[in-house]
Amino acid sequence: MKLYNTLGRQIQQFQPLKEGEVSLYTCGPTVYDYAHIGNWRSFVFDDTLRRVLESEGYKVKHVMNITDVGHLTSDADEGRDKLEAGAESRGSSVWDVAEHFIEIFIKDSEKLNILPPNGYKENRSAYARATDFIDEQIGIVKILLDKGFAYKTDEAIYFEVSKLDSYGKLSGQKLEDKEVGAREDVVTDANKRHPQDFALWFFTVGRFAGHEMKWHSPWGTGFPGWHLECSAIIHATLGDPIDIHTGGVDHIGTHHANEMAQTEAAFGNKLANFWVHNEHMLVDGKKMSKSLGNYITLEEVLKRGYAPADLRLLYLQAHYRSQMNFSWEALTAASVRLKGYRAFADLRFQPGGESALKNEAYIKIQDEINQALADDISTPKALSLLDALAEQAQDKGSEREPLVGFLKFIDNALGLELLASEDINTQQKRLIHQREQARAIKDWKESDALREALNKQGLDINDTSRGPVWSRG
RNA sequence: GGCGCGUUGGCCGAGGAGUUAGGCAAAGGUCUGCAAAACCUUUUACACGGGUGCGAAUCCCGUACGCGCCUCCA
Repeated sequence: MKLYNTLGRQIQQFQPLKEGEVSLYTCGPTVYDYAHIGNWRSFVFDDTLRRVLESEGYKVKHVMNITDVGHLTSDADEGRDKLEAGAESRGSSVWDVAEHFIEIFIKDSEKLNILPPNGYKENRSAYARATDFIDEQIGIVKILLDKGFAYKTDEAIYFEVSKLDSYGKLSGQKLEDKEVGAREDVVTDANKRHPQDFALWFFTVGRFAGHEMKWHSPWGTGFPGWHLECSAIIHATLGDPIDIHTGGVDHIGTHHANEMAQTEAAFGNKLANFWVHNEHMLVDGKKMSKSLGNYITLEEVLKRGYAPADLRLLYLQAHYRSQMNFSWEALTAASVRLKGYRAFADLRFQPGGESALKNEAYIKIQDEINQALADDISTPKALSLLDALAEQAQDKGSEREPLVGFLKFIDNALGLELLASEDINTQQKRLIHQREQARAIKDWKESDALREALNKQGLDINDTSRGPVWSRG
């Protein structure tokens, strides 16, 4: 299997640290608001990566965090904790806000058929919350202070980036260059030794005096900085180094750079061997983001009558490393395409013709799809292979068992849930049978009436040389 | 200013030196008793200017435009 590694900027042969096992970590959501479909593109990609790894035979241990504290709205002095800001605007406590949006996030994940993480806990609360790892985070701060990588001011404890030679290796950008280009309107803490130094721990003083979420630490009451949770959770759950760390491209320069720095400085370990980043979803050529207000939520997609799987297919049509432009037209196209796949899947309930597709055809395509997916998760290629096969099957019919096996493979790898549909009921089967009898005696009036009745139940009938084939309208 | 990515037919999008992506939409057609279904066909698209090749959408250089990161962000 080959994957593009941001660390090194090239496609590399994937080799896990432990034979047959993969540790995978994903930066999860900050639960202060609804996730938008750009966020979901990223999480669906993580899920697809995991599914492909599993289909390659690896046992995958997947951990995803949930940021429920410490994520500031900016690094500027007026930056506030997102959770705190969200709670204030909703008039409820931060804990309630977090709980509320965690619940929504999990529900939406289920709708999109995203497998829950399995590397921390094996249940619905399998997501690793930052607030459940406060001690671990404090532990890292302690090590970093002891080793001289961190320093304390009145407001916070900072990581001193200039103490770590490898800082910034992920983005390939030199520290000096960043400094020169720093924007003027970003106010930095006067006590920081370097503008790029980032907070490990904030004290509940000054602008954070009223912070609701706070914990005791050896240095004073406060709360952790955002980047720290990932290092702590990985260390506590999967153990560093891990095989693969994923996230959006926007994290390359700061969040991931800081995670790496913390782990390397504290534990002397690499954080991850592979860094896999997905590109953004755009709207009218611009990045979908909350600050621009051009974002679309899953809720809106569903409200407009699309299924979660339509969205999932839309994501899979583009390669994860290319920006993708969202439009309702494109989503409709995906929806129609998926309908074609469903019709293909429904062939398993129907008799195949004499030239019905046999096992060999499926084995061959399955092999090719596996190759496409193993080649840096080329889902678009995999889908076009699926199209070709579906068309053949539509034309010739299919033997049942090989089709079911193939659909199971597709569902496992792509999460499209093609096996979720059920057979039509006996009454509907009877209507189809009656229509055939009417057609045999050329009673077109009766046969058209029966077809009409079936249409009303959402079934299309296609009269083929091998008999009537139904599909869902 | 620095770092990185991109520009493909009406739309979405693969591919990436010689041969076809695919999906959606539109038009025509085939099958059919009919058909909304299915299937087939549809003027061969790769920003622009150079360069290197027998040959470039594909490699190199430049230009234009767009996007992302360097501030929170999937």
